[in-house]
Amino acid sequence: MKIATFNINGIKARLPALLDWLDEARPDVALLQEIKTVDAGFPHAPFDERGYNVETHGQKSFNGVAILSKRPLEDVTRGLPGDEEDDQSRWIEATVVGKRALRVCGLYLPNGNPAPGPKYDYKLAWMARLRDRAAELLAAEEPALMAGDYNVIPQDEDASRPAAWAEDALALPDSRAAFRRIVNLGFTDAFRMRVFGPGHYSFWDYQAGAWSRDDGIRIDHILLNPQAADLLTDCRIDREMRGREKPSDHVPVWVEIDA
DNA sequence: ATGTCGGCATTGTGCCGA
Repeated sequence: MKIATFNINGIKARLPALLDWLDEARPDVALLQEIKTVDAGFPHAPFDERGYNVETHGQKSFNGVAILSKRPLEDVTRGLPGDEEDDQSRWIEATVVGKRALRVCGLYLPNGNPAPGPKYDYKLAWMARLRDRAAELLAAEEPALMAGDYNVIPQDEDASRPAAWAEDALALPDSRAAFRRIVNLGFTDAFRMRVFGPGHYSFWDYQAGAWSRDDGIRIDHILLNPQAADLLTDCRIDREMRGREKPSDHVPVWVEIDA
């Protein structure tokens, strides 16, 4: 089963590029971030035609996450637990019924800039809630993954120019520590199970010719609990998507899971 | 070199968020 994460930066602007990618990459499940629309504004027909079930958790203008799945989705829940006051749409999860059940969580972690400040406080608080949910997914001892735009550069090797990000909310020590605390519960960064070393990115800014200079960062991650990690057979980044017409600033990252 | 997008409120363009 092929499961991908893709921050599309607006479903309306990205529909042609997204459909082309779906037709070529043919993921069984696609976890989308930054759909930037309310649920009613998310198109269904083009996905129905391709055999995808659609579940969304949108909001007006900003954020918003969705799951596309060729297999049935069960027990869909929306919103990261732990704060009734949080009205930002950044989390959706569902159980995908395949050879065996797999719990998939799609997330759009807060950017956190400028740091320090209230946005950075919100990022760290959100990550603490994410850790709590991650601990529950471990305790369940069933295959589960959390995939999305984490807005965290885990290590210097995950940035083309690490010094340029040193003071940024994506790379500050507290951000990295919060990410590590989640991984250290017992999760596996799927990409780093397959590929080592620098030069592998999932985001290139629209500004300053970042793509043409390959000035990228790796911030889109797929974390696997042990039961899912045992089933991992592949993980890759669809880098070439960044060079297409009207691209997102992120590219898809995907895993192949024997489930 | 504060350099580009997407969405929104709004009809020409500036703001926000990234």
